[in-house]
This record gives sequence, C-alpha cells and structure tokens, in this order.
Amino acid sequence: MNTDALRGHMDALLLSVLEHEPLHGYAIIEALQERSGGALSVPTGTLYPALRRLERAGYLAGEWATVGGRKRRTYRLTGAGRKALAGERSAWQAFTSAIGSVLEPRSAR
Amino acid sequence: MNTDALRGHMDALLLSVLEHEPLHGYAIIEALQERSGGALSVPTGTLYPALRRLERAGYLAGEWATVGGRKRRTYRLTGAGRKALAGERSAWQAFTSAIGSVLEPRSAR
DNA sequence: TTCGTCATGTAGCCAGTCTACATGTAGGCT
DNA sequence: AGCCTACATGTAGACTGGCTACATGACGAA
Repeated sequence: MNTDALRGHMDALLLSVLEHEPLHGYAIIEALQERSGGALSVPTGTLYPALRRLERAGYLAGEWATVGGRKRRTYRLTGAGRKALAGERSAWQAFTSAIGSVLEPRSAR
Repeated sequence: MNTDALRGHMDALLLSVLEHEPLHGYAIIEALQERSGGALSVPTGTLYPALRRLERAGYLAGEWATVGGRKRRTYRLTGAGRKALAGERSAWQAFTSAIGSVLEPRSAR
C-alpha cells in the first residue's frame, strides 16, 4: 500500500502501536508492518519526524538507551497520549463511517 | 469532520457519488453532505479542481448546461471512471483493513 | 436594493509524507 | 581484512493536494 492516503492517520497508528509497550523507532516500523499483515511500510523519513512531533505535542516521552552497543530512543505513551489515542480512535470511526456511507455501492434509487 | 484526512480519498468519493446519476459541482457537494449524514463538507476550492483533474484523467466527462439562467457543468462517469471506481473501492477496503488492524484495541499480549 | 441561495472558479498557503542521502555499530561470511 | 546485511537514527528538500480566501455573476424573495 503505502500511498499518501496515510496522511492524517499516522498519529493514530503511532499512538496505537505504543499503547501496550514502549518501542523504539525501528521496532515501531516492524510492529506496524507486522500488525497490518505487511500492508504498511512507513519509511524512516516519515517516522522519525512524526515521533518528534508527537513528543513535542506531549503525547510521547522518549528516552535514550544503549542496547548491544547501539543507541535507541524508546518512546512511551504519556497520559495525554492516551487521551489523544482515544480521540484518534473515535475520529477514525467517524471518518470510515462517513466515507463508507458514500462509497458503499447502492442500487439506483 | 473535514480534516485533511480526506487526502487521497476525494477521487473515490466523487466517482462514487456520480455512479448512478450525473451531477454538477454544487449538487455533488450537497449529495456528499447528505449521504454522509452531514459529516462531509467539501469546500469549492477542493471540489472544482478535483473534478477537473478527474476529467483530465478521463474518468469524468463534463458538459455545460444552462438551467434557469444559471450555468452548470454536469459531470458523468465514463467507462474508465467506472473501472477507477472499482479500484478505489478495493483500495479503500485494503486501507481501512490495514489501519483498522493496527488501531483496533487489543489486550496486552 | 439588499440578502441568501445557486453556481463556478483561481491563487496561494500549508502541513505532512516521501525520496534520497548521511552516519554509525554489530555480526557473519569469505 | 574487506564486504555485506541488519540494526538504528536522522535531515534536507521536493511534492502533493486539500484548504482559505477571494472573485464573479444570476436568480428570487423580502
């Protein structure tokens, strides 16, 4: 997939994937790919700026760690992040419902 | 609603709303609003350029008419437009399925 | 004659995604 | 030693397409 249709939904994806466990950037990319059955491949040039944006917004908290000689920045969801995630989820519902109701094939009335 | 999340899905909406009957721009805006239960309000600065783009692409055919002294450009779906619509529909399925599978709340594993 | 609805259109802004590049470690293979 | 792949993060700049704001004009009602 990976069209620009993702626009506006990245935040939801990132917050969601961090809901149950903190992850670092590289692991987030893999998690998204795995969870979506390979459909989503987020390039690093999209991911890292987005993580920083969400951190600035207060939805994520990042922390540096060194594992096996490699530096990682691990992000976890903040309280505000959880609220934002809930908001993103209901926005997603509203979004798909609105588009779906238009796209749904219907017989000529 | 009406965030920029629409990006990439406008084509599908327009093709879909024209599937069963040709409409002119203004009527398309109303149809989208009605079908979505008021959730979608597409501004003219989005609609008209999109219609022209789809016409250039060969998915729509536009024709001028004058009704009650007012000029309208009525668009109808072409054969290529129908094919494109089918493609947009399956793309939409794939898209929502991918995002949904990530967003879906799940208990910690 | 003014206002609201109908009707179309464009210029320019803007935000977020993508491409391509840059940097560096670790481990395996030859 | 040298090379490659996987791991890991990051930035600059292009691109794209939806949005705001504006411009134009006809019609009917108050």
